[in-house]
Amino acid sequence: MIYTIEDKKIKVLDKTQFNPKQILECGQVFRYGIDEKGNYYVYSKNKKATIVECANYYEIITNENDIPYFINYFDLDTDYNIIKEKLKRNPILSPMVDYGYGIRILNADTEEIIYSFIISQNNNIKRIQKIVNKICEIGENCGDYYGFPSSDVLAKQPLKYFETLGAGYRDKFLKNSADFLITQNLDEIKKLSTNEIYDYLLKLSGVGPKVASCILLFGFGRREKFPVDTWIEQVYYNHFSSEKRTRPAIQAYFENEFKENSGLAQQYLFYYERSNPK
DNA sequence: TTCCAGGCTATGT
DNA sequence: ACATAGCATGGA
Repeated sequence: MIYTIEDKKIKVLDKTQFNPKQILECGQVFRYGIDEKGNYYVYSKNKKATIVECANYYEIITNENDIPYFINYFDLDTDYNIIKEKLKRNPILSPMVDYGYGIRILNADTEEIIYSFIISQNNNIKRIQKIVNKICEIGENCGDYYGFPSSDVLAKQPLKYFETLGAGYRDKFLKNSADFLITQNLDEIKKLSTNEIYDYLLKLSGVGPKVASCILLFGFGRREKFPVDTWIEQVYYNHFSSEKRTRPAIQAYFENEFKENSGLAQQYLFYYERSNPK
């Protein structure tokens, strides 16, 4: 166990496998920041957590009722040091694991992940964050912040609304996907196999192989997926191989190499390459 | 000005 | 099944 609950707060005891900067800045979620005291905070759906660094541990501060949610959100019942040792058998990945030692895969809200990654295609992270935060203006008022709106709320909006987000041509993808998702029961979809969910997600407007892989990894907890974007393509050619491959072939190459931990491996590569661009 | 960003859709072969 | 032009927006 790497955490305890004391004083109605989660206390993360192992700093070698939990680092808020690395967790939040490796591109798996988009609604986070640093407050006036220098602490990282993150929103998920209608919930908020603030992470305070102490000498030998981190405190996760949230509503008492949301403690179980954030234990699952930060995947605190998984010992990442065991997985890291396994991944470090790959000599190229090994130093990148050391670089992003505190990364964890978050169990984020499925719908929020779907819309966020539809926005992400052919886009940059700064602008994705801006658009995702703007969507929350029609979400639930949670006091000093707003939640991410449900598909029900989004589907009620006309296309005109989506055009005001600054999402460019993706506005229609968001509208079409919202209209589709209100007819669906995602809890049933979550019971399907990874390949079945993959085929299902490809039916969504604006969702292709890369976005579907991100949704599976971050929104459905399918850690065997390895999304390939421009950054991963760069890491592949800069560090792993000069053999020319298509993106689906690069994905297959890495998923075969890292198996059930492909998603975490992908995050180490992504974080490393974005921090050390050529 | 041109290029690029967590790529996908539509339209060819 | 595979290849590629076009795509909204904004920052470098």
